[in-house]
Amino acid sequence: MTVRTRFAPSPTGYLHIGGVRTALFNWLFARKHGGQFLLRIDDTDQQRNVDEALAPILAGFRWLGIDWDEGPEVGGPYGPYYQSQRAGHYAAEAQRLLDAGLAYYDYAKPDEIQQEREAAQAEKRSFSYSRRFMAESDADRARFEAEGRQAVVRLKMPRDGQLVLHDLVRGEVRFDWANEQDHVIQRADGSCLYHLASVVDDYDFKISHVIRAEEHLSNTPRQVFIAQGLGYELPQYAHVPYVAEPGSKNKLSKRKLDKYLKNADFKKTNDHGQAIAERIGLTIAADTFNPVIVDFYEQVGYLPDAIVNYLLLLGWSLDDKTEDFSREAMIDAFSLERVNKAPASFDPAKLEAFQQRYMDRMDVKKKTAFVLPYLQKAGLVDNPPSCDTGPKVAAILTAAADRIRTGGDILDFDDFFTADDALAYDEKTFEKRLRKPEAAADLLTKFRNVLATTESFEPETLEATLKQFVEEQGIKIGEIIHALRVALTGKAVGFGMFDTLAILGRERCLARIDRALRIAQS
RNA sequence: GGCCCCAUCGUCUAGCGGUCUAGGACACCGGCCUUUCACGCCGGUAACACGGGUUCGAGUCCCGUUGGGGUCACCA
Repeated sequence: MTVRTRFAPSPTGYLHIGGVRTALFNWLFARKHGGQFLLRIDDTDQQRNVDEALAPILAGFRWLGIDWDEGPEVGGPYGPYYQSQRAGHYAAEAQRLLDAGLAYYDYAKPDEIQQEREAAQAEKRSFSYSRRFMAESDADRARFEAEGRQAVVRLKMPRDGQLVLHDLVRGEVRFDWANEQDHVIQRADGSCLYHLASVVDDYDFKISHVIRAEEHLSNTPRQVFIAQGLGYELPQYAHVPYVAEPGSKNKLSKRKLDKYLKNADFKKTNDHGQAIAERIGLTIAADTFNPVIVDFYEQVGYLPDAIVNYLLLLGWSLDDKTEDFSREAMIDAFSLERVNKAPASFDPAKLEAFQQRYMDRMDVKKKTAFVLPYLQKAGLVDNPPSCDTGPKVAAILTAAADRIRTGGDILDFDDFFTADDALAYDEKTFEKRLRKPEAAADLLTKFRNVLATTESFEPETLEATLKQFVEEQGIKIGEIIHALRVALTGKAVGFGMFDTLAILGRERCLARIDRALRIAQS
């Protein structure tokens, strides 16, 4: 049997990090077994701009390297893969259920059902519809319709017996049929609902394994009922845990941003991203640009491999030590048996740790290309860049090393790209390192003159030069170096001083020192 | 509330009856290194929810309690 899995996004306009994790498990399982992974679009809820709402989702999957064999944009032998285009087929299948006596026309009004439901709840018993508006004959139908009622189609669920489900991650799960509801599968206007559509599609698309989040576990019985009623062969089910909020077991939701922002790690990741977005002129509303949404990471400059590797470990593990997985390795190692049962909290801090690891492995050439667009979007370098930009960025990247953890972090070193007379100083640092220490200005002036005449301007010789200067002056290195840093970069922190000097070059160093000195003394 | 699921450090997890005075990773806290920051190195705090069984022996099996979660739509 060919393994075929699917992920079924509804076009909401963004790709949720928890959804991706579930999609990843589907993708891995299919790849592992040489099968197919497909995307099916759950748009039975007629929406206006499906294409527009779908684009970011497809883009997210592409960015992450989760490719689909069949579905939107790639087609496939069992299409269309949009539920909205398959309505007629669902209606036909609903009719088959009706014909088989497994579904019925129901003329109850919504509030009449609701009353029964509330009564059951008040009596602390499980709800079971009385079926008092069930039409069992044409005469019944005519009578109800004469009352001005409209019919929906409901499932006629068994009222006794048990369903024993063999779930690939949960094992044996039992449900009493009597607890299941007579769910509506078709509206009065003929349109069909999700559960029917989903089951029909899984069958039509020859899905062998339904791997989905555990919130679907409790609606599996009704889907099994539909599938069996229609004579379908059942897929294998695997209900994987959902991704939970940082520090809690609640399901991660994009609607509770305010709450997540109270989590220090989440806030840190978010603030970092927002700052970068602002600098590159990205204007996206907070509800679609935050760490719950995949696009956030792409914009901020995370690496897809880092995210996928992190997500892999949210609910799955190979053993007690392996954390690092290339795509090939994860495809090779993945199995449903090792998927955890309990929900896993999303931890932005750990994601960042993976990001840092993957970033460290990227060579300078790739990193330069990766980082360049951020400088361009921030208006710090031209587009296309001038020919000296590449080497300069590469030099900064090398010097900054692991200080640059996401693509956007290059902007922490914006001072290398601003004009000498436009350099902004961190006021507190300027005060503390340059204005306040009595000897600072004098030392800086002296060292400026040394720099003006030193023969070589390479990091190694500059280091020797400074060390010699320190010795001659009988001072500690800290007395000059902090003042020098704020004069050259405007900042309190940065990478090695000698790299800083060398990258800036003699001319710009002198110009910046002179300017800082002027300002300090004015 | 009914039904269902789940339960090891703050977090992700290893553990499938003895090798567990419970291992790893992230985070956190010390220290070292150091021109700042970061990295790195060394060290540390920190968990089997509780109660009964079963067994020579239980984190591991069973039952219960508690706690957490999911789901009960003419949403997907």
